[in-house]
Amino acid sequence: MTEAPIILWFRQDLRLADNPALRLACDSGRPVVLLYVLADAADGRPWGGASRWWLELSLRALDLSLGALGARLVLRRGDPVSVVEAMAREVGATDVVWNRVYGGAAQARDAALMARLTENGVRARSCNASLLLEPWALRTGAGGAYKVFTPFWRAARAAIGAPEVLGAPTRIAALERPPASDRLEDWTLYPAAPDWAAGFGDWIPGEVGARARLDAFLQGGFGRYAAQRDEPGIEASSRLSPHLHWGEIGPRQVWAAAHAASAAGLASERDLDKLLSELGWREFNHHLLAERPDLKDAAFKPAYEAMPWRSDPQGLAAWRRGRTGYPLVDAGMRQLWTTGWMHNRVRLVAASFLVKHLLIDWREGERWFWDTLVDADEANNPANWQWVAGCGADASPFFRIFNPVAQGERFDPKGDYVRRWVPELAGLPDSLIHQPWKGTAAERNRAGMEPGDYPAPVVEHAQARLRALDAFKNLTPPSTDSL
DNA sequence: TTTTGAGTTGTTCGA
DNA sequence: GTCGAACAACTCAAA
Repeated sequence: MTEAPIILWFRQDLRLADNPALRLACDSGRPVVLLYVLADAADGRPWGGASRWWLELSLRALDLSLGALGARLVLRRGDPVSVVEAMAREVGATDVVWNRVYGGAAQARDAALMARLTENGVRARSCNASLLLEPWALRTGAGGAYKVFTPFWRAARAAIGAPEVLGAPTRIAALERPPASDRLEDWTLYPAAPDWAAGFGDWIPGEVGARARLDAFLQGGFGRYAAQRDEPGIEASSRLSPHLHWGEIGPRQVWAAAHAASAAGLASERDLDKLLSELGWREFNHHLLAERPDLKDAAFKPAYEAMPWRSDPQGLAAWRRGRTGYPLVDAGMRQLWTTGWMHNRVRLVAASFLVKHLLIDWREGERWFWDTLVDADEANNPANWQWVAGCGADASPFFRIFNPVAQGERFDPKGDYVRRWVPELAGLPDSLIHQPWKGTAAERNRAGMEPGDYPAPVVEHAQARLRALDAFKNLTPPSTDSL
């Protein structure tokens, strides 16, 4: 007769280190059933294509790490509440533990599961593995949620202190006869034909890859982070976003490692502050999502719902395919399509272009990013789109319209980034790389370009800018006290 | 309750 | 070429 097992329900916490729910399960001394549930479409927002690709590889990596400890992952598919409940019954578990997912539908679902398990006499507990603070932990003096980043982050830094980091378990007691598992291949998360993920190869999904990525960053880009993280042609950003999203590494680990690296002289105080504030934006976005579970659907500032967005299928298609005629925008959109990721600075320019130059609803862009980004996140993606569109919390003023040429010349001065992702422009001189339409036929010819290689701009910048200013200005009702 | 200072990432124009 | 101001008002957070 074996002891009753405890179920660990893996979610967006696909790691062994600093995993409080896993630690709870292992410390119980009882056999652990390690469960992952692929939710069906009825449960919240279905994963996008790039996310599914990542998930398959991350689950493989997790299973491998667990295997080294003599355990294995059990895969099931369906409505998570029913699946977890059924599993508890199947193995006779008296305990279920998990790390919380902080999303729109997830919280209600967790509450439902907890109630159901409790009814069945099963003890259910959840932990926080993915955020430095609970998203509802901080309140303003008036008791509301923060809507401006700076005061939020000031309060957050004071509350965070020095977060504790848990080590990985050294052993996991397995059940003698673990429950049956789905075969990962049968989930067909990975694209078969065509394999559009062929260019995703730089990523190493999983905890080992996440740790390697963090270490490489701390040794390399960290010391240039504040100065150069805005330059897409240079490797100075951390590229941790997908690893953090899937919980292959947690923010507490990044926090601690960054402080240690900074103390060891690998980066300045400024670099450290900048990196921490990026973690801060991640916290802030989750704080906003907790406040507005419908963040991906509804403008944070309701006045923006009156915006007369244009219907422009051709413009949208050109944007998605990276054929707007603006090299920096196109380079970004192609990097996204090819690698599942886009540099942060270029995301701003590309998103601004869709919303301001094309006047297309930010939700269209949010959906495209959701499908194509390996770091597509329920909090970060909509919050950042809303910020760019002007309808978000603490958003940029509407008259701040990025000039894709000026941004290119400022942040990609030598055109390295554009040349990498828009190779048909590679032969152009630096002076034309961000505005190829200014080149003469002879110059294009000298650059090895054929007519039609690269499209003319879909909109003219100055005109589009004025159109956007006009449209956004009309959103704010005219003041009533003027004669 | 009222007041006050401030607010991630920009662009353009004119001196 | 460089610099400062204008761009529009509004809302937030704390005193």
